[in-house]
Amino acid sequence: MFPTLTIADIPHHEGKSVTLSGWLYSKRSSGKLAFLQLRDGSGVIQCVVSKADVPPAAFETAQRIGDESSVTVTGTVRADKRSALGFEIGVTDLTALQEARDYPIAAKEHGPAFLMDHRHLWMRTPRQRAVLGIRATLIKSIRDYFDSRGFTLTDAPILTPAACEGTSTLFEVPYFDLGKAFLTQSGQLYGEAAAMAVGKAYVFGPTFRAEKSKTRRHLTEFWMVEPEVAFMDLAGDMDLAEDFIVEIVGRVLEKHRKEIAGLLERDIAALERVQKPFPRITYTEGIERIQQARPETPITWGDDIGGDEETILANQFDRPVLMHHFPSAMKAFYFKHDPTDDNLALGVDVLAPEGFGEILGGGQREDDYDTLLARIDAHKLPREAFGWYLDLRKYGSVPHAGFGLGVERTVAWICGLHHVRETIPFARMMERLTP
RNA sequence: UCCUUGGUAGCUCAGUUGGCAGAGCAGCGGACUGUUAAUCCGCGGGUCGCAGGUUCGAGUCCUGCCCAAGGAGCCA
Repeated sequence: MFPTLTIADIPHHEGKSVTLSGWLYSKRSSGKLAFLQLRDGSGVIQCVVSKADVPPAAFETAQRIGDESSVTVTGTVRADKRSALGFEIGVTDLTALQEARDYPIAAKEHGPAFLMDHRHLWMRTPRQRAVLGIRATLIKSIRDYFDSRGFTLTDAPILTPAACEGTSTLFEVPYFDLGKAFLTQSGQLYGEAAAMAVGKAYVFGPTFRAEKSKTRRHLTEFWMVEPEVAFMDLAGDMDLAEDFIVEIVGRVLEKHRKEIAGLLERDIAALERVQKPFPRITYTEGIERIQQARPETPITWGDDIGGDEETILANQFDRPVLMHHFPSAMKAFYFKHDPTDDNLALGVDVLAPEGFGEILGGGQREDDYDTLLARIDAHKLPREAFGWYLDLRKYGSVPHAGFGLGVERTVAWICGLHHVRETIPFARMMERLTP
């Protein structure tokens, strides 16, 4: 029987004798005294082993064991100002479950390649543990947001018959006698079908992109949440995106304020400013703003807004900015075009502040059968693959809209992390399939 | 796929004009009863990414390849 007490609960047990199990995070020792930093996933506490207070074998164990050895410690909880937690354990006994040697990760500087090679161990460090916890809270906040507002979770398949958008490169897998299947790059089209069934739907799952993207904002496998709502236009979609982001950032901040400000040393004020209303600009206004801010490198209407341009725009505001009405040529076939200007698509992107880039993209979908069919032909997509999708426009079509939010980019923004590889337990990237 | 910068001890890096392979940290042994990246003494540790080439001699110069980091394109 192992103790159920965790380090996080220690402040409620002052003066009592407790037993804790965990891992040796670090150790300093002198001749008759050893300071063990014990880690159990809920926190870290200093355990003081005095030679006079423990059996000789326990003291020898304390002197001998290396970092990340698994141990069970018994001792008295006492308040101590010198401890970071405010408490420490005066150890009366200690046993090692397994004695570790030569733990590769030191409390020193390491390069990203080394850390990613040791991701299975790196995730034990307090900083990484905090990021994983924040990711978990963000995902719960996302689910709670939709679950409490009448949305129904409608999981989309991961194995799909064809490209959803026909653009990105897809991962191929053999599929019995049916030939090839592909890993999904978006659940959106299925989300649209679900919205026609349940009204408000959301898809939440992993997504795969086989593009050879090698940047700090890209993973080949990432998680995306994609709400889709029947009877919603672009304006409603933007309101939803704004309300959603305010809510989920607020929830994470509420629970993890100390870790974000302390361990992650992130500017909390920047997150506190994430309040309604967000600035809203059209793509056209965005291009004008970039031209003014950076006259030396011309940009013209119709150009893509790349990473540098996103940062220029984001830096002009103190909170996320909604950019909408993009050139229709830039967007996928399913976007509804502006009824007053066919060159514009009713899409919206959200750029996170401080150069963290695009975290959300969405818009109003084309709901007219003939228009959508013509669009599929114009994009040279196989009609037969979209038969079921076209059906949605044949049987009770309604205006509808939705968006996709990238979980990893959102975590990177909230945590102030430079690279998305730290925001997922085990990152999959172009050059990395292990651990 | 393209561009840039890298690859030297377990880790982070230095290595001059081509002339004996180095430091800090980690590890191991020892000392120390209040340490916070403890301190002090001692010790071990190398396929200089790989394969060729030039040279009396290559970590250093040349060619090819592999790998990594950052960026571009594409995207969330």
